[in-house]
Amino acid sequence: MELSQRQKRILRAVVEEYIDSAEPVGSRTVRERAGLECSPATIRNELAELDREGYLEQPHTSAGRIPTARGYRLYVNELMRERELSHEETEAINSKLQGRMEQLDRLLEDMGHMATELTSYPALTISAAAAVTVKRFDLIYLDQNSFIIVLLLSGDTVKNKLVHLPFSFSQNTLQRLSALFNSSFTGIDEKMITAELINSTERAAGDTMGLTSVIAGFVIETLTSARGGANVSGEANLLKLPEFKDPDKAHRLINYLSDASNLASLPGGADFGDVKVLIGPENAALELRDSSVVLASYNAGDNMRGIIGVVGPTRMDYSAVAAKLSYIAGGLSRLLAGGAPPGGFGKLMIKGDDK
Amino acid sequence: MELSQRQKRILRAVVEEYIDSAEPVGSRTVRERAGLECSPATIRNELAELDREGYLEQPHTSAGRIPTARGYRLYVNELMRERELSHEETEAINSKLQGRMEQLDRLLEDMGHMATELTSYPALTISAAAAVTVKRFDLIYLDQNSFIIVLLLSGDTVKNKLVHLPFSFSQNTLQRLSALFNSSFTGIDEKMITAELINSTERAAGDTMGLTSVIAGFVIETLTSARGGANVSGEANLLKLPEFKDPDKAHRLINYLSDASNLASLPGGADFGDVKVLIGPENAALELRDSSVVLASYNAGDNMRGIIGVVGPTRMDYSAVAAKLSYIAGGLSRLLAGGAPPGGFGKLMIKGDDK
DNA sequence: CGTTGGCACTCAAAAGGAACGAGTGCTAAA
DNA sequence: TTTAGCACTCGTTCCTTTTGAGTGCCAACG
Repeated sequence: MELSQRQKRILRAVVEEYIDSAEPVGSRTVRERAGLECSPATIRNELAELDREGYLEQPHTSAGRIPTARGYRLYVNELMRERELSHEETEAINSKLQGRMEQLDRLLEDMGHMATELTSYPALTISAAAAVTVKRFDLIYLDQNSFIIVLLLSGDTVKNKLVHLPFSFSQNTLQRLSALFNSSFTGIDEKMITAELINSTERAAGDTMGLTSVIAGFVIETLTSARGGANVSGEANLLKLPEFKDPDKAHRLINYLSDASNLASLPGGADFGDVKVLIGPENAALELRDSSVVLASYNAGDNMRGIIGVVGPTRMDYSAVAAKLSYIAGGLSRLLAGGAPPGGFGKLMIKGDDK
Repeated sequence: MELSQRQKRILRAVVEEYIDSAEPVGSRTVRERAGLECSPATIRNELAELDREGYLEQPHTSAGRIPTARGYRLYVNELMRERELSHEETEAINSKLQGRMEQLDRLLEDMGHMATELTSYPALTISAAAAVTVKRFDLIYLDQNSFIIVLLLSGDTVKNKLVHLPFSFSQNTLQRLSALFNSSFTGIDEKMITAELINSTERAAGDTMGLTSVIAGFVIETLTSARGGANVSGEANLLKLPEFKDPDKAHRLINYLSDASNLASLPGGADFGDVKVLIGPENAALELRDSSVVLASYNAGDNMRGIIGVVGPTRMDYSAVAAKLSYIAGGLSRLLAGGAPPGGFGKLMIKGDDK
């Protein structure tokens, strides 16, 4: 059944009032908030109807109404007004993005903090690449027992490792290995590094000391771990919310969030624009069932796709949060896609990374 | 006034009982816990005495006694029994330390988690080097617009950065710069990199494009940021404790901890062995005034010195916590001092780092 | 003199209960 | 369809009472 215009206004009023106050809202309050001319009694009838339809519920008989997940969903899909960011907010975000030349994970951590600060909810960032490959391979000879491995990966991140060995080798050997790796280990993803490939490289290099497998091991480890990472910040903000006045409840959610591996399974896709909203029971994870998650995805170029989002109570100012995340994600996309950030770089264009 | 033997036994009983139960402890309980033969009335007299001397206090008339900071201090200094680690505990720590070839900050993060897991209190790690220098300098030419800077630092960590420039340069220029930096920027600490040094290098390289200052900027940034870092984990564990059932109190402390810069000011030194205990008001920071902090310091070779510690309520099992931290710090020292970890490495001795 | 049993006292926490009031549903009239 | 009126519900607040763990003190005892 389609809701009447008035019912929608009432639903909106209930949701918005509840977002502000965290208290069940009654007929009188709705009347004022929605600016309706009719009497509280009329509103009560409508509220009863919305209750019957599953958009609202009462914590107990004779309390005001609070929105159900279904109510929030309708609100988010149809009733929510687009929230404009204030000048201060866009400025804050821009200035953080400007002149950035940090490595990717630092940048994301910083953006997470930004999101926490703007929304006052815990923020999470996830970055993931479909497949990572090595673009360029170098071995730096230090002395007869040590060398540095330097990998340039697709996505233009650089990884390295210092290796000390208990036996010695010549600079020549290293150069030969470096060339071999450069030709056979570049451009392929980690699944294509097989035992045969390693063996044949070892034979070709005439390596009898196991150098090849040390290096190959690092390459595999790097490709595997470079594929994604999650990061959470601002968990303590939950404690300010009335819905988490029970320390146990807060503890469970914070614990869940602090295990980054949980977050990897957050769904992609988007509800509108590049933002996705998951309301209470719509979440797959039990621990999130009475919280909401708002996610925005950004584009990091070269197969890389990331998510930045916040977690909060179902009573959340969805429009404001969505607008802020969307703006941040947009900024990130522009910055990472290789172009200049909003304000433009100065004379130099540096896209650095030292991980 | 010196306490009698019996008073000490009673004080110990009160402290240990309170550590377990978090409830004020009464005369009857003390009698059992301390295994004393006398009657509760006698104990009450002694308790009153300890109260007068400032070792114990009552939350209100006619409740049991709880230890004051002074009481805990006496306990820690004189009464505490050395706690032996169980086989499982040492095993857990050893296996985490064994075969480690990660970069330093990962290793510390991991040890923080270990400490949290073993003590169930939030853990913090701080690493600091008196001075960091560059040991070796390399530029890897990629194409006419890009190159990678690779720095090997004292302490054997490697840092790198990928640089794209909007103008082109030759492989030759890079080689010349690489040699120049290798001779004039190695072995000096960041304060010695002056504008004159940069200018003279620029002239010597015949660099008119500003390459030198980009590279020098990275060196300075790296040396500055490599000097120290703090890390906190497991904050959520506080929420399980009865003393933090007030979300506000928990929030304040967690917030304090999450700002890493606060931690830098934690005092060094040690009470006994390599462990330092700060009880309640002994802490400088207001936010820590009714919590306790236990710190163990480890040696990371090459001017590097670090701290690993936990934060918890004043009612904390100091002996167990101190033993665990001390063991972890010992393991870290041995691992980082360049030797093999407790279990020994396998065939290879790899001390890696890819930061 | 240190120790002990006894006893009156204290006080936080738990349990009970009355009054309140915000908000409802329902009915009957406009 | 809307509205005023009214009885009813039920969580919240505030007050009182009860309970019980624990104390301090005293008088008696070895």
